[in-house]
Amino acid sequence: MNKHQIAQALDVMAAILEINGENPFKVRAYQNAARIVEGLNGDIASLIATGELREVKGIGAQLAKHIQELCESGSFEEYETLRTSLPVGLLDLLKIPGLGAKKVRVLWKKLDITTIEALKQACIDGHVAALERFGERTQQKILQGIESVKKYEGRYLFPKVEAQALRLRDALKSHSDVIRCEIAGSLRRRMEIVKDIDLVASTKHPATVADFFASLPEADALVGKGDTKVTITTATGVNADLRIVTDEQFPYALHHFTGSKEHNVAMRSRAKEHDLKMNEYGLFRGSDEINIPCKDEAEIFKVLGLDFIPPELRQDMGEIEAAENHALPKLVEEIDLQGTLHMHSTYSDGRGTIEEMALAAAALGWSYIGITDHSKSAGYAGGMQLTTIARQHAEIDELNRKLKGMRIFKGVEVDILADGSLDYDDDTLRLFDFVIASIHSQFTMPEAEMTARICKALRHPLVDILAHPTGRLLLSREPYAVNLPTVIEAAAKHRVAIEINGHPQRLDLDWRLGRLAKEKGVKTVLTSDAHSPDQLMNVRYSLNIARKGWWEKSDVLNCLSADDLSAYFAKRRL
DNA sequence: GCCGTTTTCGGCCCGACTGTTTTCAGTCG
Repeated sequence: MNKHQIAQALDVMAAILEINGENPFKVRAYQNAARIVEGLNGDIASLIATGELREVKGIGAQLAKHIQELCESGSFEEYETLRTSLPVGLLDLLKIPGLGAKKVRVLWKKLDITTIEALKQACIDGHVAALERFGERTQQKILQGIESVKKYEGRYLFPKVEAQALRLRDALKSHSDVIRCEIAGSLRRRMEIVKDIDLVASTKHPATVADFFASLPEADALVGKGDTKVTITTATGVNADLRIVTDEQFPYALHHFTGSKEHNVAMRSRAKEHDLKMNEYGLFRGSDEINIPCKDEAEIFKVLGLDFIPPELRQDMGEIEAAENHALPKLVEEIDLQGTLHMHSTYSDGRGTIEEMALAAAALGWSYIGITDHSKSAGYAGGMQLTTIARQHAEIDELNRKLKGMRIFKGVEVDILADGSLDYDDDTLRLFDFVIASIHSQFTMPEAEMTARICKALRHPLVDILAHPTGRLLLSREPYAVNLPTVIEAAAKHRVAIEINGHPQRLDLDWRLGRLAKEKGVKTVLTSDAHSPDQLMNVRYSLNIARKGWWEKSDVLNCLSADDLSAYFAKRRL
């Protein structure tokens, strides 16, 4: 089993234990382990072999043993026993909002319900409402929950939700009773996929603000409303939570609702070590709970002896330790970007001419672009034949003479063929200023074969950048099987940069691999993979992921000036 | 199941909201 599969098994294990009414801390230990395994750098098998896995905080003797067995044989005894004791489909019930382990167990034991379909029928027949501690309202809520699970699956790409969240935030900010209002939650942490919108507002008139939020035209339905929390379903189907606090409480609430949950748990443990209690309303000392006043998040961190941790890094993946040691990275910023590479024009499957792409980039304040149309085998995308390349380069030369303050690099996105060779011969590749290599066919190879295929391409002396290294399309296509640590190792050895593709469905390289790549000395490029001028903005999403991956300005090729980048490419050809 | 400079047992983050029941369990983040 690979890391992802092991993490999934541990999560399933946690769910089973929960339904069986096990010790909640044991459940958490498994959930925690799943998250840790998912975020491990390096090859899991070798981490087990060297005993390093056992050294990781949160992985004790028992879990290390289970993980080893999962890795080697795909299962472990306790897991098999428990899993087979539970009906298939029961765990799906946990996906329904409002249903947790306890209720699922009751439904199973009392009504023998083991699938979502059966649950739906039981609700319609009124059996669920008859159960102790369930009632009519719960039954209705379950039915609604089933519909929403089916309709939306409850996960959304970042851009779709971000736009909605900004509208809600701006509406709240425009209200005269709102003092401060910010987007919190996974959106603020710039996660690639988000489940809902979290907003925090401060005011002296909570009831007024709550009513205002619930009555916004964006609010399709009111899910819940209390003194300090309002939940609406927006027209796009995304739920939005508003938390209302006093202005004194705002920094603590903003931090709390920004999360991540794991970061918060770690922060509160740290507060406890300092004899403090931390919650969304403050940071309290002593038995009489005297609040330590903080005017913003930075002061909260300071009280706990930490540097300010940017929201993107709040994943409990080493940021607290780094903040303590003043070792946080100075994250790359939008203003650092001088240009971008990887985009398509009408010479392959892009909808904009090269000039239109260049002018759009100039409007964004950039001083260069790299045009990278597809290579000849990419028939699906109008890949360039040799005669086309000559025409394209003549046009770029002409534009470079004509356009002031904008340089166009001649690039190509060359297909990595099934055997790891490239789709143009070396003489053709040398016609370009730089070469991006990527996979667009034959996705279903075994992992070892795919990894070897990509590593062979990385060894090619004319390859400068590897694009979308896993080929994933978020919420629609799984990544192809590839051993990324091995690919990163090879990229480091051959000094090939790895792109962070800013297409909202790709965001590939994943931020979870960022630190590993960076530590190995691999550079990255923040790209849009734009197929039209307006898509150049996608670089913003690439930047989000770069920041989440701890990348700094000096790690990012398109933070170089046009001249320095030109020199960088030229030097690689020597 | 994990962890530990008050250490090998006894903790493990904390609070709001909902629905049900009438004092609180369950869920969620």
